[in-house]
Amino acid sequence: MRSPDETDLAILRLLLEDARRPYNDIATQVDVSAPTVSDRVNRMSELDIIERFTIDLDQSCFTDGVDLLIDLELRATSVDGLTEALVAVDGIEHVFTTTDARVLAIGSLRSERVGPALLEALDAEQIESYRVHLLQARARDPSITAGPLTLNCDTCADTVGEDGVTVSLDDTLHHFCDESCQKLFEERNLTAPSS
Amino acid sequence: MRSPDETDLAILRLLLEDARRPYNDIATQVDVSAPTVSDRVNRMSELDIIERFTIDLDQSCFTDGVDLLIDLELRATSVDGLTEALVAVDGIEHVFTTTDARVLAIGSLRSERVGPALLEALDAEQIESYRVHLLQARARDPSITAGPLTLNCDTCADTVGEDGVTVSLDDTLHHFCDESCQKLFEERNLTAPSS
DNA sequence: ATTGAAATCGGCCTAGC
DNA sequence: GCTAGGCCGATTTCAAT
Repeated sequence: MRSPDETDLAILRLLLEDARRPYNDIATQVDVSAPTVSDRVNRMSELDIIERFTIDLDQSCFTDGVDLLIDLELRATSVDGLTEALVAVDGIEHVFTTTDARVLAIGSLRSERVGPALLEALDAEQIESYRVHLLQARARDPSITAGPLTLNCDTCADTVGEDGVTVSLDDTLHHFCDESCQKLFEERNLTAPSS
Repeated sequence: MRSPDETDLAILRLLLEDARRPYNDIATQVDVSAPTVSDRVNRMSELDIIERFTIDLDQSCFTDGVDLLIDLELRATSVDGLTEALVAVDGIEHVFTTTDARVLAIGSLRSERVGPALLEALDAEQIESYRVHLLQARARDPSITAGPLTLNCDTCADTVGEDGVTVSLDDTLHHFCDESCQKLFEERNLTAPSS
């Protein structure tokens, strides 16, 4: 199977800017035909390089609160699922967890809601301390770096080389370093493999 | 002019999940006609509530580096434009600046590139200190909070009420608390107003 | 209802065996 | 020389307005 290439990167850049651009326009700019663009976009969707088509919103329209940065230090308990639990809190938009048990949450909340919000998602004894900062500015740029586009093994998260295995399970393509990683993945996911 | 309402919020939620969903599907779910959905989406685009149609990518495919959190403390110099300068650095995806002169940058870089990257965007004397943390997990959820959808004054950033002014300048709609804010905006933006 | 875009299908070409 | 996979052109289907 062909690996993603420069043409794919160019398509992604154009879609990032405007996902409604007609395939014909993209086709002209990257110098292939419209059906080819379609094929490649589909393939990248299956490969989960493209996670979804979506919209960027002006977040400032949706809050009566103020942008905050919550800086949490945790006791050395389990951190699994904590990132997800926090981001599910209404108003929290980003959560970053570091390897040294710090958690940063960014979102728009009224400040009196911060404490209750944290307790919604966490056990009180997990929290060593937290500090709240006011945000002055934020910027986001999901740009594509110059580097190569790689696929990552669904089991061990390493980069999959040319000799990797790609199989189709439950409607998305999964890729693995080798058969042993594939085996592991299939064992962990109880649904019977389709191939 | 009609203010955005619950129907608009419902449309946005659906588009967030899948911006390629046909207007017909959306129309059924929010109980209006497809042309109405079209009109509302267009209006929200003009109002810049919808900033753009785009794609979400699996960032892990685009880096040979590792996810880092760079925690910068600045000397109390001017912070203007600094957020933008940092986010323009290749590999940096998010930048958050707090009111107490801390700057958090998140991105994928090889660690030996962190120092040079910062010096690309900042003057050395602006940096008080910085620490680099390894990221273990990250999550994002650009969800729409239950609260009201508000428009913000392009001059003073306050919420624009029912009595606000909305005018069309250079292809997007701008809204203002009142005529004085509109005047200020027009003076600052040298292009002649179209109305 | 009209217009235009996207998915589809069949044939072609190329690369790898 | 044969096969598999990618690419393209024409057509059909479907969505947007």
